[in-house]
Amino acid sequence: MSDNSMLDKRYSPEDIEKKWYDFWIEKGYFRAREKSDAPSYCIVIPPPNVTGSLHIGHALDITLQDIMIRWKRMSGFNTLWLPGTDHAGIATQNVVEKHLKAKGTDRHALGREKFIENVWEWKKQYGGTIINQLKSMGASCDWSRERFTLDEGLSRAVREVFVRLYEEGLIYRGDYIINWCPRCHTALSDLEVEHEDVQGKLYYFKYNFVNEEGYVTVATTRPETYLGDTAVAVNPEDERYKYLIGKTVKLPVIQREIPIVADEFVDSSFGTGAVKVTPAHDTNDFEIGQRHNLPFIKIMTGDGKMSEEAGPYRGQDRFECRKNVIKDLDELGQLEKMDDHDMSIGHCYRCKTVVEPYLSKQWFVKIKPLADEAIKAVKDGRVKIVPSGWENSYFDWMENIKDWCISRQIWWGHRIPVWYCDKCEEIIVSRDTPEKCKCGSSELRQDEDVLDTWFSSGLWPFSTLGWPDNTDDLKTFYPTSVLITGFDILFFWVARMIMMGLKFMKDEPFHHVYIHALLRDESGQKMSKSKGNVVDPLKTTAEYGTDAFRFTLAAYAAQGRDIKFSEKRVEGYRHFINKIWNVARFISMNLEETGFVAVKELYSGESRNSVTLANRWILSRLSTVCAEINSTLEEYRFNDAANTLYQFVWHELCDWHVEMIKPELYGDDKELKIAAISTLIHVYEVALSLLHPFMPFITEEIWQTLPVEKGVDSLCIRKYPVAEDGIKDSEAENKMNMIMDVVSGIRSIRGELNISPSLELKAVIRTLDNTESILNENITYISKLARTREIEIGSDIEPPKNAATAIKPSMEIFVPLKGLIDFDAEISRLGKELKKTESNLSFVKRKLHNKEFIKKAPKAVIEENKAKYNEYLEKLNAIQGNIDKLEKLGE
RNA sequence: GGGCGGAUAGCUCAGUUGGGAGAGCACAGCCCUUACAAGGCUGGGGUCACAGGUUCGAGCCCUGUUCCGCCUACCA
Repeated sequence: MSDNSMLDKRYSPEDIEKKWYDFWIEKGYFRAREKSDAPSYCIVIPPPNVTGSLHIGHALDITLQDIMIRWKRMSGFNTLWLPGTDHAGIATQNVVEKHLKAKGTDRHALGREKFIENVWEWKKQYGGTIINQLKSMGASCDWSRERFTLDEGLSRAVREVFVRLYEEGLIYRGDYIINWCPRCHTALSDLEVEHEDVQGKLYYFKYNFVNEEGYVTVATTRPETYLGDTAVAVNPEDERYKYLIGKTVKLPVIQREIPIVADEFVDSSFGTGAVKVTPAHDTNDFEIGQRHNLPFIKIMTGDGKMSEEAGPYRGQDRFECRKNVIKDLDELGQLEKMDDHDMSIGHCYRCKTVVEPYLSKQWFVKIKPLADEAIKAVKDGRVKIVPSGWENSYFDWMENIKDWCISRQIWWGHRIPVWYCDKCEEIIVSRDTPEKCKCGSSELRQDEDVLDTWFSSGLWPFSTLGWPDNTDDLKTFYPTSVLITGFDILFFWVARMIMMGLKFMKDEPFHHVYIHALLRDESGQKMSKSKGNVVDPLKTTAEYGTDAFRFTLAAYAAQGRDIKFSEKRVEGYRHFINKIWNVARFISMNLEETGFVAVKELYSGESRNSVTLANRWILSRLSTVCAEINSTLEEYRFNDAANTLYQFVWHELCDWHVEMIKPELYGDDKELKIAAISTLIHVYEVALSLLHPFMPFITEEIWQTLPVEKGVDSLCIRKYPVAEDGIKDSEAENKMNMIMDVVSGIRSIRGELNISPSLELKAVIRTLDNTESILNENITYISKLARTREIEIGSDIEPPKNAATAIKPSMEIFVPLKGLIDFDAEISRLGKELKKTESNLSFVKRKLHNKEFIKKAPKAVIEENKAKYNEYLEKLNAIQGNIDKLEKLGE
């Protein structure tokens, strides 16, 4: 047979991927229907940052979501995968600011309006990047519904939510200590602070009493804050310090006099048991300050420099000031000592600057009432988190949640819908921009701040569907089906969506949350640009093809914590892609003049006789695989699904089935030929369909060339295969297992005794029970796969004298090797086998002799062991017999 | 401080109701057998981290220990 396939020898993804993606889009196959009789299936995409570009984490997210969406679409659901991007307030503003800096200007020079125009420009220019990259991954999103968190519609949702929460008293404004990033010049929520453990120092300062001898020693990790101290606190129960309460001490250098107060918060066992209190620069001190009516002195400005209140240190950077304070107090003899001290320091999650606890006026969401509902929803199973281990973290965080600081002192984002009247101090919170105050004044100032980015993304599952209007989309697709994301944004985003969805839709935003692992580099390190260990998905797909990359990610997606990503594995799955490709070539080479029929016809009437064992077997296996893929996907076991398909296609379909039908294809029996090729095409077509959600491009490319009755013009809308009744054929599977035993037995002898593959062997098989006829019926398979020229089969056959042997449960296989055999090699080979069998036997024997086992183990297990015992025993005897014979011959 | 996860073949990892452990890669041997050398066949390789316990039986369940990783927290 010549290489007359119309397909190239190797699969090259480049042009093919774009071709089919454009085709799907043009046909509108990814578009959801607003109304449909079909059940809905909806996923909202975790919106990537609009200025971002695709990293490997997105790639995993996208792949898993696309697998689910394509699977459900093929399974007949009205599917919606809703795409979009996030304005990503601080992140985007930082990017644009960096850009401005390079141009020698900054946002303050531009002014607010101009700056925002600049960001929109930036968005226009780069916002499409990530979207195009998602498309290149094959994402089957409904692009007609693409949204952006700063869209008009979504902005309306944001204002609606803000106003409603305010009206219910769940949003308030006040002066509190918040996390402040001196570089980004904004407040951060607790979540936006990353803690890092460092080896720091604990400094002990002596504060002298006023008007009497003596001092009290306080300890601090941030010496510069002493400039803002307005008290020293001790625990009221602390016997050592009772006498101090009510006394006054004087701060070194700046000479401020401050009282010593009693507060139960103080832990007597830590440090000296006396605490310096800096109400404007520490969360706890803030509360102590409130309880004792202490002054709040802000010694720092928003950019991390010392303020006017810092006396001689004013204008100094906070860390420079720290050094100077230590030096000065040491010189004055007020530094008693310094100890090493382990502590954790908070950094801004966007720019990594050390954050400062900072007193300022901010907006907050009173979160407890929302959190309570969100806890209930998970507890009673309305929202199911997969894997369920994450529920603990979720509850832990939710139960200890603190009010959410939602105002940010940046410009890019949803501006807070609050206006202040300069005349009468009225505060107006409104959905629309008000023109006048109640007092008649039109001099209204809108709040300068914008909302936390996560405030708008928290509304994503319903704001994107048209809320606050009661749209068809909302009715059809809310609650959505599943949310797929990494655990890094479980609190940031997932928890807040659950709270907001329950609050405003009175219904959970999604039934399932599937949390996948995070991708790390080969050595387990977090991927980061600064480490230079980032795997660029675009480079990977360019080199190996998108399908291979997607399949790798799916195969990696076991339900663990992290994934060590290795390009080698992608390479391995590219081989798999190529294997699949070559089946297509094989088919096209064999199809020529034979033609083919639908498999259903083969199974009906007389044609059934043309269905040989190999064909019945693969159809049976296929039906099992169909069932498995559907059930593993239902349970989000992507890796199991991927492995099952890999195993089936490569090792069952290619290694066994294709090899077995070759004699049928190359023979003269036309009926057999048609049956073989028809079955192969059928199985292959179904396999491609099963694989399509994982590797959409190559499967579509090949599927289009298959000459089967299709009914539809794209694989992406073909019905997803399910296990059909009546195809499962355990008789065929049992027979096939025997054939496989014979073949692998002979191959094993050949391999281990180093007999050339080109040498055709003679085999003698002594059978048990009914196996004789089964083997005889299928003798062509054996001779083809084991490369034998002559096979003798019988139940009462006399074993040849000098032969290599393989013992299987229902037969003994002999390969006479007159003139070829290396007796020692065969004896040692059998010796190994003997040893293995001996240890197996003694294990089972011990079990069966154990009275407790017989008494307590389930019957089925006992029977199983008894059967094994017999099997091992027979095998042992057979092997021993053969060894004896060979030894005799060798003498 | 609290919580969670991991420790299984040389490497990366599966192992879903407890019944003597699997894959991929790597390695070794033989083969360009007419879909595929990005391939085929064969093979070697594991006290399932350690110590106890429950059980007739433990990689799996319980307790403790060690090492790694992550999340979380207001001990100045």
